Amino acid sequence: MNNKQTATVRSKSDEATAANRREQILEAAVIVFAEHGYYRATTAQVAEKVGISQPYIFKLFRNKEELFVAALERAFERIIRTFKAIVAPADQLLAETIRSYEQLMETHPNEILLQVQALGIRDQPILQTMQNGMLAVTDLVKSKFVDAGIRNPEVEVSTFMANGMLCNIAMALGMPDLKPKHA
Amino acid sequence: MNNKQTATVRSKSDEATAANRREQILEAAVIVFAEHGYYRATTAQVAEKVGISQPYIFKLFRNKEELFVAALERAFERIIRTFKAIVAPADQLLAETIRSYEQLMETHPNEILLQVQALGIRDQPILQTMQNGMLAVTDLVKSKFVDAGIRNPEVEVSTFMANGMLCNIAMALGMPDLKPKHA
DNA sequence: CAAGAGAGTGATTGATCAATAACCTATTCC
DNA sequence: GGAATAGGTTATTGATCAATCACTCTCTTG
Repeated sequence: MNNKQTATVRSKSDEATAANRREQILEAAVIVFAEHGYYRATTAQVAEKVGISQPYIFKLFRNKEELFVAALERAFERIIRTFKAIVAPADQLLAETIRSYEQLMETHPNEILLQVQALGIRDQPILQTMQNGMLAVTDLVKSKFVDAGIRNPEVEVSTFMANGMLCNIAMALGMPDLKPKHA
Repeated sequence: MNNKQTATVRSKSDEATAANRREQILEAAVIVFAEHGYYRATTAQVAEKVGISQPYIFKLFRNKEELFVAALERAFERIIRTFKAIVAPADQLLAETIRSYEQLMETHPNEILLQVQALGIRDQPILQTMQNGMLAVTDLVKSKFVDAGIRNPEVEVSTFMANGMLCNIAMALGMPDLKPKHA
């Protein structure tokens, strides 16, 4: 058995397929863009992190902008997935949502920083991705709050988003004291 | 009288002194940096707005980074000045502070956008300026709340900052619906 | 085994920009 | 009148980078 390989055992996820390379590039892109921002990050830095040549990135992504958009979408997808997975009684839903987000910030800080980086970008496709992402998150949380029968869902969602943003900014600026204080 | 001038009457503020030029450049820099971000904005764009040559900027500012820092400091100074000027009874202080900030966002949107642009920048002097600015604003508002005898000043300030940030982001992303909803 | 597809690279290019160098022009004032 | 001084300009340079081009290498398969 397993006679296709001689020395190394190669699992599906480290086979050098275009699809796997795309994933690796995206993962590296999140880190590099989060660290340096869209305009200062270079495709060469992303390539180096993956261990491929810089031009190869352009075989899998049309251009730098598309790479950034794909990375940003990946970040929003994780947030959406995380919030969708929350199950909690009405009186604990808000606390549980906050806890989930705090955990996400610990496990995937670069995806959060990527969004902070994207806040200032005026490039239309990137701006559109940000708007779609923010709207999707807001709507999802709101529907969860509504379904749970929480009073004033609009206000609660807004407050949640505001505190989340302050949290993001506190992290981006390295100012832990700026983090939201709860009563 | 006024025999120093023949045709045009030149007031002190449009005399071509280095100090006046510095001010004009700073004003243009706020706009250009707010619109395009630190890395994408060019010194040539700033120069064009002022109506001077690009190299002349470097006679008045050591480099691009120093220009950005000066523009950012100017933005924070206005916020501080605005908040310092507020006088209101305890039961109206929060509402009045919010109103002041909303007005500032209307009169000087570019100074707010500049700060959003600065959120992602990792350059040490710029980051330091952001940290100092955010801390100064937070401390000032807190001392106002404390002096007015507001309960839970820490929490109130934090909530105010969070909503302010959400407001900034709503503007930056062109998403008016994202603006904070108050109960 | 030839032909093609898939994965990947090295070399280069064309733009873009911050920053410098060298120079210009008017005014002041000894 | 000549020498600072202040306020500017033109031309240039040296880096940096996204993106393209022209290849190579290695399977697979009819």
